[in-house]
Amino acid sequence: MSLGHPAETAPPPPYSVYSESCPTRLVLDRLADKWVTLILVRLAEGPRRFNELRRGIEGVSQKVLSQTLKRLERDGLIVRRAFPTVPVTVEYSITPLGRTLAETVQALARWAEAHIEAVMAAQAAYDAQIGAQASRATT
Amino acid sequence: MSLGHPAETAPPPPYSVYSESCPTRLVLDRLADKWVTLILVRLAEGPRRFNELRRGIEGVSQKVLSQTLKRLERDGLIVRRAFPTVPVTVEYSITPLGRTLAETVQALARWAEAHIEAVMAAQAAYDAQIGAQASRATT
DNA sequence: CTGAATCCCGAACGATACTG
DNA sequence: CAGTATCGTTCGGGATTCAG
Repeated sequence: MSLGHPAETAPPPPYSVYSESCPTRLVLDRLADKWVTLILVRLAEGPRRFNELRRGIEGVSQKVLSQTLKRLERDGLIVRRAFPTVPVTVEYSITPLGRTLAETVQALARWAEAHIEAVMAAQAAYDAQIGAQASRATT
Repeated sequence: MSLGHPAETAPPPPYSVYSESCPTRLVLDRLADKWVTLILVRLAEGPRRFNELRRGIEGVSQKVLSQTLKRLERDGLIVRRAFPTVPVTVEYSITPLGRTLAETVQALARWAEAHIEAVMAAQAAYDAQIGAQASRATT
């Protein structure tokens, strides 16, 4: 029992997002993308076609949407299915893994919508304070 | 009753992260930052000094950390306190508002640490598939 | 319709040096 | 210790064009 087959119950790897070399950093960096959150939440609602997504997410360019979808597919978070119609039809849908993440990022979007006013108020107060300091400095 | 004072019970503003012009986009964009998540979670653990944060978050440069902290302070998510010691001591701490967000982003970090292996497996499978397609194309 | 490829610019970042 | 300032560089991302 002391040596040999080390697989089975390997010690839980000490993944930490605070280690620069930790692969979890890659995941966080992936999520640190303007569009990933929006795409995941959209696809969590149901399958979408390319231009359907594009229209539903204002401001995203075709290039960036394409790139982002490809990365998400590579990460196993979404699935791409092409139908040999004319013209070709492509449908994106979320995977079970992606769905678990979508629920988390959805909370982020909800937080943003819920606390936006508090944030904007804080910004206004901060800017006013800075403005006061600036004029005091020039006086 | 038909016209006049429209204030009181204004219709709930239809904030949506999917509208390009919606201010919630700004918040999402702010969160879409490699370091914001890490900083917020760190400060949720307790107050930290500047270089303490810097050391605790591998890979962040002093410049970027400074910028990010300033933005977070402006958003009302963290508070900066300077003590007139020699040399000067600065302490950053999280606000109640920031704490509500920290709990959400903490879920993200936990997701990353929990599902990193599934993601890496998906990436490997995807890359193998692409490699197969590539060699098939050249054949 | 769904992308891939190209060009191009501004924002962001790292490194360094300097200040209080 | 806790930043700010400047510089040089990289890189993401928008607009456009081409292809299956």
